[in-house]
Parts: sequence; C-alpha cells; structure tokens
Amino acid sequence: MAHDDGRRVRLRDVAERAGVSVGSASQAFGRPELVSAETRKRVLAAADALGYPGPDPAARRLRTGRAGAVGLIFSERLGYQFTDPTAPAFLRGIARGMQEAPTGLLLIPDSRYRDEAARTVREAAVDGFIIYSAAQNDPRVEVALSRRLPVVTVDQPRGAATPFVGIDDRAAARSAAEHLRELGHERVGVLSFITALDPSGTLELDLSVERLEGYKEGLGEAWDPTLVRTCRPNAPEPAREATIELLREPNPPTAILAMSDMFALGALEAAAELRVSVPEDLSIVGFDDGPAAEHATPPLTTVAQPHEEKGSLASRWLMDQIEGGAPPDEPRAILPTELVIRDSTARPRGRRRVGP
Amino acid sequence: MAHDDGRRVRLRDVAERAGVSVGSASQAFGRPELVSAETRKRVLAAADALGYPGPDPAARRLRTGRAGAVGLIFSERLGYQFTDPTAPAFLRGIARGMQEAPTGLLLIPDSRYRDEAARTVREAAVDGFIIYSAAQNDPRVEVALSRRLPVVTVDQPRGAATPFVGIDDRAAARSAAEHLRELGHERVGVLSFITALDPSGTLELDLSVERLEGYKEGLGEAWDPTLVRTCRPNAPEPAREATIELLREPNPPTAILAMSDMFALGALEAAAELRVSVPEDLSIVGFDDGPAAEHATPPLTTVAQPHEEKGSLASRWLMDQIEGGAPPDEPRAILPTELVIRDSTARPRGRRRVGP
DNA sequence: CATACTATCTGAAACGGTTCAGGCGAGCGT
DNA sequence: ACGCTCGCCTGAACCGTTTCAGATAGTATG
Repeated sequence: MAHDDGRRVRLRDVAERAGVSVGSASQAFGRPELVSAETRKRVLAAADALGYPGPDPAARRLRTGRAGAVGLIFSERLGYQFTDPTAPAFLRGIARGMQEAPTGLLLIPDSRYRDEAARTVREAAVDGFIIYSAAQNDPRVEVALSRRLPVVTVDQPRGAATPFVGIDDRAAARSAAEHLRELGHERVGVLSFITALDPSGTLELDLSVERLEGYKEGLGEAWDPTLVRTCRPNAPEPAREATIELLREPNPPTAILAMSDMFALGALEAAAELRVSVPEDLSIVGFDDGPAAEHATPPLTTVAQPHEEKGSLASRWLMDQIEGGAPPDEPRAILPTELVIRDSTARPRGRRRVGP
Repeated sequence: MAHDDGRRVRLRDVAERAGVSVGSASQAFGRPELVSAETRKRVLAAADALGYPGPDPAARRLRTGRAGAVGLIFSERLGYQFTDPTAPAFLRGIARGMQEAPTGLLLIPDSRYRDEAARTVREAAVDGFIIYSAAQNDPRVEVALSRRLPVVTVDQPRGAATPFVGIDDRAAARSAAEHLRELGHERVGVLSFITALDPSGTLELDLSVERLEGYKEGLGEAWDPTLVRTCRPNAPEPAREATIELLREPNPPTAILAMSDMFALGALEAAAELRVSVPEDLSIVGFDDGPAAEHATPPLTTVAQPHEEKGSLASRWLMDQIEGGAPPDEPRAILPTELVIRDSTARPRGRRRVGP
C-alpha cells in the first residue's frame, strides 16, 4: 500500500491516487450528483485501496459549520441521573424529535469538579444544547449560554432567556394535594426534594419550590410544615427512611405526598415494613408516572407528566433553530399534566363522611 | 460593540482588539503559563467585550486531533434501549472511567434507517467508540471499525478484533440452571431473547445463544426445547404472556429461567395473575440483578453481573488507547458473575427429597 | 458554422485555531 | 561592558475539508 507509513490518509492522497483533483474527490463523497459516475467510482476505489476512513469530521465541521450533534446538559452527574426512570422517556422523545436529521446526542456529565464539566460544555462540538432540569446556578448553564448556540431549556432553570418546555409544577402538585383533601385527609406528610429553607440552598431547584407551594395551596389548612421531610437523592431509600420516621410520630399522617415516584415507592416499602396497609391506613401520591408507578403494589396514584413530549418538543425546537436560525414564535410551552388515580389513595380509615 | 455585525467573533478579532498577535491570544486561552499575566488579562478582557464564545471546538480539534468525546454505540434505538434498567449502571461506570479527562459521551441512536445510523457513526466527532452489546451484523459496528479509531467492545459482538469486556454468559446461565436442578426441578421453562432457530436470525445476539447453551448444559436431562419461549422486546409484557402460556400447558413447568430481570418480572406478574404462588408453586430465576430485582415481590433470585465494572473498565481501556495509543496488554476481560439467591426460588411443591 | 448551453473538472480560498522556530530586550554573572 | 539565559511575543505554517468561480470540452440550437 502506497501511503501506509503511519500517517493518516487524507482526501488529497485519495485524489492523487484516483488521478483527480481534491475538489472532485470531495464531491465524490459528499455530492455524488456533481461528478460523473466514472470519476466517483475511481475515487471510491482509491479510497478503499488506501483505507481512507472517510472525510475527517472535524475538518468538515470547520468548513461547514455544522457539528451534527446536540449537547444534553443534565442536572446530576451522568451516572446518577440515569437512575431516574423518567430519563428514558425523555430521551426517547429527544430521539423522536431528531429523527429526520441523523444527529448525535452528546451527554455532558456533571463532574465532581464543576470546572471540568463547564470545560466540557465549552469545548463540546455541538450545534446546540438542551438543558434538562439543571440547577439555578449550574456553571454549565452559563457556559452553554455564552457559546451563543441555540439552546432549549426543559423544566429548569425557569429564568433563562431561552425557549422553554415544562409543566405547571405548582398546579400539578396542587391537584395531588386537593385529591387527598377531597378524600378527607387532614394530616399529610410531604416527601420533598428539598425545602425552601434548605441550608445548602445553592443547588436549589425552583421546580421543587413550585411543587412545595402547590402542595401547600392544595392542602390549605391541612398544611403542616412539620410533616415535610427532605429526601436525597431521588431514590426509594431516603424516602423509606423518612416515611418510617413520619409513621412513628405520635400522631402520624394518614397520607403522603411524594415529589417523585421514587419517593412514593420508598414510602410504599416503609408502609409494608411497618405493616401499615396502603391505601387503607396510608394514602400515597407520587409524581411523574414513570414505568414503575403502574406496576407498584398497589398501583400508584400519581401526577402524570408528558416526559416523552417534553423531549420531542425540545429537540424539535432546537433542530428548528439550528436549521432555520429563528427561535420558535411562542418560545414557552407548558405541557399538560394529569392526576392519574390508581389504588394507593383512599379515604382515611374510620373517617366519617363529611356532612350532617 | 465593535464587531457586532452578525459575523462570528474569531480569535483574530480578539487579538486585534487586545493588541497582541493571534498566537498570544491563543496561548492566553489554552496555556496561560506561556504568556504574561498582563497579556492574558488584556486578552480575556477583549474577549469579554467582544462576546467571544471561546476557541471554536472544531478548529481546535482539527489542529490538535482530539475531539474530547467518545461515541457509544447501543444495541437498540436510542429511545428504547434506555428502557433497560441495566443501562444506568453501565453509564455510571463509563462516567467513572472517564473521570480524569473531561470527556463527553456521544450517544449514537440506531435510526430506523440503518444507513442513517451508520452515517452518524461515520461523521461523529469522537476519539473512539464503545460498542455496547451490538448485534453481530450491525452496520454501525463495521463503520466504527473502519474509522480506525480506538474501539472497545462490551458484551457483543464477540468476534470483533478489539479489546473486549464481557462475562461468561454460558457459565452464568449454567449456574442458574444448576441451581434449579439442585432444588429438584424437572420441568423448567425458558424465557429467551431469541432462539438459535429464530427465522429473523439476522439480528441474532451471540450472547443469547451462549445463555441458551448454558441453560441447556445446566439443566441436563431436564432440558426441554418445547418449554423455550422467545420474548421481545426486553420488557415484562412479552414475558408475562409467554409465562401464562407456559403455565396453562397440561403439564406446566415448576420453574422458569429468564434471560433478564425484565422477563422475570413479567413471569412474576403472570404468576400473580394466575394465582400461582412464587416460589412455592413456581420458581423464577432472573438475569442481571438490576435495581428492580431486589425490590420485587418476592425478591428475585438472579444472576448478578458487574454492569458498572463493565462500563468503567471499557472506558478506562478506551481512554488508555486514546491517550497512550497502545491497546491493553490482555485485551479481553471476562468479569465474574454470581448467582444471588433470594426468595423467588425453592424446592418444587410436593417434591420428595432425593434418596432412598 | 457560430452561439449558447450543459456537464464535468480544477485550483485556490476559506474555515478558526494551535504550535513552533525565532526575534527581541532585560537581567545576570564575571 | 560582554555574552548568556530567560521570558515573552510574533508570524507563518499547517490541520483536512468544502465550496465556488472559472476553465474546458462536448452538445444542442439557430
């Protein structure tokens, strides 16, 4: 083989061997309709003989200005976030929104050292970013914005001056709380991501503040701040512990509002452990309606949100910006949520019907 | 602002404004130790004033030859694969293995149109690929290999001449089968990804062939091909249906070997539905030991495999190759598996102890 | 037969950085 | 005062493509 001296094979080498100009060689790969079939064949043959891996993506990108990928900025460290059973649906949505153009998705892990994560964002070869539920002060958000690329924000942070896709967290939470009130519950525990009062407030997600407010509004006079427990991370275990704590109080709650299905699952475990039957002795409402909710025992009453739609809308908007240049007309979508009532909620035991 | 005429701000503009050469401006960003503090400050100030987004990643990459990202080739379409509860652990491992270098992870979705997926692979701006459980004939694999970049294969396909990380699927499956034999089961159903005889054999994963062989070996004379059911996709539902079918046979199996925890979960559902109690009337063995296994009712006996280790080893090997250039000495790691026995398996009911 | 196209190919100019060999003063040892 | 070293900076080459304005030749048109 002629050029097998450790050097990378370049388009120029291929062109040379095929006896055509570099320009033609390039066309042979990228725009077959511009060269004769004969030429194309020769170029391809030469490429094959030389073991040419195809046009270098970086060079192409430099010239064309398109990276063929979008960056996804997650709220938690890569490994951890994927624990969230909600992510798959979201990703599926993204994939659907990008279906047309063959586009890669660059996950940007939040390293323990935030500077590094920010650096990854700064250096990422992408055409745009989707920011998915990031913390208010995440440095990656700022860096992403400073890249002057199209950006779509999902869920968080709400403040950003970019197209936004999300839900009405407050109203959704309120509906969950109202459901419990209507059933007659008067002592309601809350499993929260974080409280407004959390000392490490730096990581604060406004989403959770909204939900907390929603719970409070929906609960009305039944709202009791002493029954609020903060759980982290978003997994069953911390919720299990918190629930056990709540159930062991002298005057335990008859219902639990969980900010995620994961928390609800933890609460379910706690109840089973303490032989408290759900929903007879304890009602539980989750949030998310992830895949597990339906299959829990008992099936979970929970707030359903359109994870997949969030993803597909976000990526479609992003692709539109990348291709068309212009942001969407109404750059703010608040998607509908729905309280789906299954078997984990009921009237509190011994509760008389309200009325005369 | 001087250059705010729609044109992108280039390093040259920054240098000009700061009154230094392009070279110095570049150093100011990339290698601060090579310029005086004074110069650096001026450059940064100029960049700030001009709204310079930082060095263009594509240009940098073209010059330096490093992309700062690795590609991950999945076995299923982007959206779907993440349904596999095993993926998070694997991803976590990858993230851990890449911790040092700030590196992105480019997910390469398998489009419905395979050519497109292959094109994404060909054009991806990455320094290497991790192939994770891809089908034998997946065109993306071939394309990835032809890019002449470092590659590490995980689980699948086994044939590839690249460093490989996996488990001994056959031995693992065998241990599961032997466990049932030791308990005294003689009719054992199998829920398989696919059979060797599958007509659409094009997608065949050798992994599942190995497992099937392992089951067969472990079951010995109890092996009965008529009790093998093929389920797809890897989710509870198809397994549920298959199990119901099996249980309704005239002479139903007393145990089930499932090739994944998802299948085992489906079997569990089927049993509950038919009021067949587990493990008394039906033993079930899963595969994977994903997060759900432990929390299933009853907790699942299953083959545990080190998902996270697979990820971290693969990414470490890949990074080593990217950085050092040389593949690992022993480019083949078979990680240990373990049969973890929980409560979904027991002696078949009415089964007399073996002996005189 | 001259003219106007059409089809195809060529060559060179970007694209936006990074790197590196040198140049230029200033400080230092003697 | 001389020669060195050292720190800092400049300028130009180069990374591997794509694109685009011509050049060329062959073909259809009038």
